[in-house]
Amino acid sequence: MGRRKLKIEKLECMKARQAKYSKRKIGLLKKAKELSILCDVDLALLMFSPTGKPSLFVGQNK
Amino acid sequence: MGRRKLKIEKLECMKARQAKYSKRKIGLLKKAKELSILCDVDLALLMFSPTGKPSLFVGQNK
DNA sequence: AAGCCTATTATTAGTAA
DNA sequence: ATTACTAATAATAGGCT
Repeated sequence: MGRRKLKIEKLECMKARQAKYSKRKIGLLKKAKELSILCDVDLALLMFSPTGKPSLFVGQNK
Repeated sequence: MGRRKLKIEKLECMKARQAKYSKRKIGLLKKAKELSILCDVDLALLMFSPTGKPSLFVGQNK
């Protein structure tokens, strides 16, 4: 999706990696949350930004 | 996306939860893999199906 | 580095097998 | 539970700020 098709391979420019991460992280966290709610399942997602900052989502289903 | 907009709330029918999970799990795992490759980041995703079957993705970045 | 825009591609809701 | 179809919504690439 987007103006052009993007090849899934490591972005060589560090600035580009950081910018891409900040955009896609939002989408991934949203999708994880939606799945855990819709299907009422346990789910954990942990990731680190290119600069090492962590993001965590844990679906809280009992 | 899809024929109609779906409200993000727990699906009451167990069969529907299982069917929805089997579809969205694929998309979520794909997105997680793409992010880890594009941005060369460490990432872990663990989830359990409505019947308890686990799925795991770990981005192998050094 | 985070946020708006929008053309374009990607995901998926509903359905059937 | 998984696969295929496909109309329709959602995510996002590239650009600008």
